[in-house]
Amino acid sequence: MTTSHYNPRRHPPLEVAVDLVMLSVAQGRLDVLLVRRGAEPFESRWALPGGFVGEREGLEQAARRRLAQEAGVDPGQTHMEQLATYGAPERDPRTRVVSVAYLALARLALPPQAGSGAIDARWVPVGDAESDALELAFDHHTILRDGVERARSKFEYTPIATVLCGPEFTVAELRRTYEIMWGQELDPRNFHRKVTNAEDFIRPTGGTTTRHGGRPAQLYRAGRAVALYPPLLRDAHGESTSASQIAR
Amino acid sequence: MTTSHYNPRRHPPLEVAVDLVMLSVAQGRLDVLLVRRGAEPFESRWALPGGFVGEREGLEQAARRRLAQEAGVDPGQTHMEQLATYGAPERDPRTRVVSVAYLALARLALPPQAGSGAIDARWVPVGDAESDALELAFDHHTILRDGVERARSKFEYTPIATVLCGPEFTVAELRRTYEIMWGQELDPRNFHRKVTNAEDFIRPTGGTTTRHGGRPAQLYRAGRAVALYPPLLRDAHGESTSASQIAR
DNA sequence: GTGCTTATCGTCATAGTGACAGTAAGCACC
DNA sequence: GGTGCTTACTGTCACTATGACGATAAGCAC
Repeated sequence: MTTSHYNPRRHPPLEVAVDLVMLSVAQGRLDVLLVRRGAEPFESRWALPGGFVGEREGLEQAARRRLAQEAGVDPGQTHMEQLATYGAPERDPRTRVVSVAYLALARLALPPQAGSGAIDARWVPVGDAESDALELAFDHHTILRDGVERARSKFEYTPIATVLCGPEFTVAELRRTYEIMWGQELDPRNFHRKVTNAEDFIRPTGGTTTRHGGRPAQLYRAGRAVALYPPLLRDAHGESTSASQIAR
Repeated sequence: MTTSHYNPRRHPPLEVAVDLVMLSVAQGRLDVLLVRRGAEPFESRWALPGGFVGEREGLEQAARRRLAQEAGVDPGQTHMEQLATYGAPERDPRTRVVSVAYLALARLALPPQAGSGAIDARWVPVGDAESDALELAFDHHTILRDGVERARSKFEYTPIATVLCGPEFTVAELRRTYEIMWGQELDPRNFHRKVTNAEDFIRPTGGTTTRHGGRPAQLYRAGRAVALYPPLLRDAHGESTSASQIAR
């Protein structure tokens, strides 16, 4: 931050955009919202929803605007956090674009709207989106991977999984959310114990439901904890965690 | 990412800068590198080192350039990672500046260089820098707080603490690094056990040293682990961890 | 009621932790 | 060369958390 550097006119314009890794669990799948581009570059390729930041617009505000535009989700029931910023000089073939990526988690996957300029918008299983077959535009493959890893990781240490459940949910529903996010089965009995023991993770409402058959299940609401103690850990640790992904 | 939005000329120029939260432990203190501004805005106020991103320059590259300019540290022995991006519309009084903050950890705190436009550069104890007395420029107070919290947190789950030690170090030296970073005393015996049990955190070199008096201590080198298992946890969890800070 | 489902509680061996006792091995000083 | 100082390291113990899995509870269909 030097005198010369702070003279704005001396700098070439860089564009600042936001991109959204919007995740949802539905029908037993982890889905990400993708849009199909209607123009060059990467015309007709699938991409993360995103767009440029307005002049007087905060970054998160820009991301939320996109969220409202493309995803049929309730912004009130949506968790959103900044993921990372991607600014390789050549990531956009036309001009320099620095993109601030946001991770969003929401419950309802209503049919999405193809926003302006997009010719399609769909919830796509993360497995498909991450496969090489799809070849997302720009560096969106990397952004998506980082976003998914961040979400998986946050499931361990925070109670965000509850935003992917309804306002009232059973332990089994919460467990299935974890199973879908982590792509691994969890022991129902141990999960039940950990989730009910973790400090103020979930609170019983008093009600019960039989919507999955079998013995009636207690209904719970999200508690007030912002961090899980003790945390719920994945098997993992021997796995794909690369150094750069460990951002806490 | 729509047609209209991807036409660069239709957008007002936003400036993109990088800011550096450069931390170091020296003389038993956790220090952050600050520069004193030589020009408006915030003239003569202390700020994090930073600067605008060059047209063909990657974000991390820009941050590393600043690191080399202002801090007398060996880039090879420096850990650097992206922290977060700050883009509130009014964070710079003159024009819109979106700043990508980087966290850097380095071992040697040589006397820093006041870069171009800065009239001074100093290693300042983090406690002083975080106190309201100093009133850092822009939103640098927030960035600093986020950076310090990230560093403290990464000490729990990754072996980065070793970059703040020499190439060979004793368990006690590593422990003091943790104590300084976390601002809390750790039981030497338990710390020793945990650190030597954690998978490939540190490896004995075979040598010993008596540089701190007493019984000769084993010397260690950093192992190859990228994540600590099991992790070293702070007391914390009941503490200042706000929801937004829990980014893993 | 029988048999199906799912929910929930209990048990047990094992791993990790904080607190802290005890031992090892240098050095300074006499 | 021993005494006492320092710091390094090993060990113990009670407690908590965990994975694996057995057992029981409580609905529904027939």
